[in-house]
Amino acid sequence: MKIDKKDIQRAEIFKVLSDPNRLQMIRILYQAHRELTCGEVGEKLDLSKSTVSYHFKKLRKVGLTNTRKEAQIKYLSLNMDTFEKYLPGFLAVL
Amino acid sequence: MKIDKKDIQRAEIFKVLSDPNRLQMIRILYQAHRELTCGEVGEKLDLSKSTVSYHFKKLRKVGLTNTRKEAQIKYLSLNMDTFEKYLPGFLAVL
DNA sequence: ATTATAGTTCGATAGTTATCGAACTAAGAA
DNA sequence: TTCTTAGTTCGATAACTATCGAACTATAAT
Repeated sequence: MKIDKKDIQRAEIFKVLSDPNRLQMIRILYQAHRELTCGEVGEKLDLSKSTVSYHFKKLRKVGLTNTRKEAQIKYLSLNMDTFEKYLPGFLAVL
Repeated sequence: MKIDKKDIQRAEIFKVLSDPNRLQMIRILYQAHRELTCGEVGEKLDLSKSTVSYHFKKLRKVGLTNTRKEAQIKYLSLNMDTFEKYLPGFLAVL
């Protein structure tokens, strides 16, 4: 049996979720009930800003987050559609 | 903020799910509606038996599967409790 | 006792990941 | 123009991953 293309995409999402820091970022965004800047999230996690940027890029790349840029500030939020499609019910138990 | 212990466990599960072959194994087990042997699953995936054994060990280790051994044959099945706890609704959209 | 079947473990390898600080870019403030 | 703020990109590094074949263990069959 050949590997399903859909499974590759799914696996990509799981790979992004397979890091404790990224999971925490997601929880922070989920509980904030508003957009947050990279800096705000990074501050809470005790990671260098380059590392935070690295993680945010990964989240963005698989469509788990949305980005809105205003001047030099970047606002992050969860992309609910992706969670609903691939992981319905997940955020509720996070 | 320190990393949550629960997130580490969660991340472990996602790491195991972040491989297309393992996702396919899960789907095969889910759709079979019965226990399957390592050989049966391995056959469908065109992987060496050592590789299949490696993957099954990982699935077992994080509690995603159950194992029942009868003579030299090992029967695999999904551990629904784990899916329900960490990924409710996931199997339904798989 | 030999052979066959089902699965595990080992060693090697090639590829990927998370992390940091340093250097960079972009935009606004003084 | 110079300075500050927010974030990105670039090495470098240490750790981990998936894969295979070969050698192994355990059980059953001849």
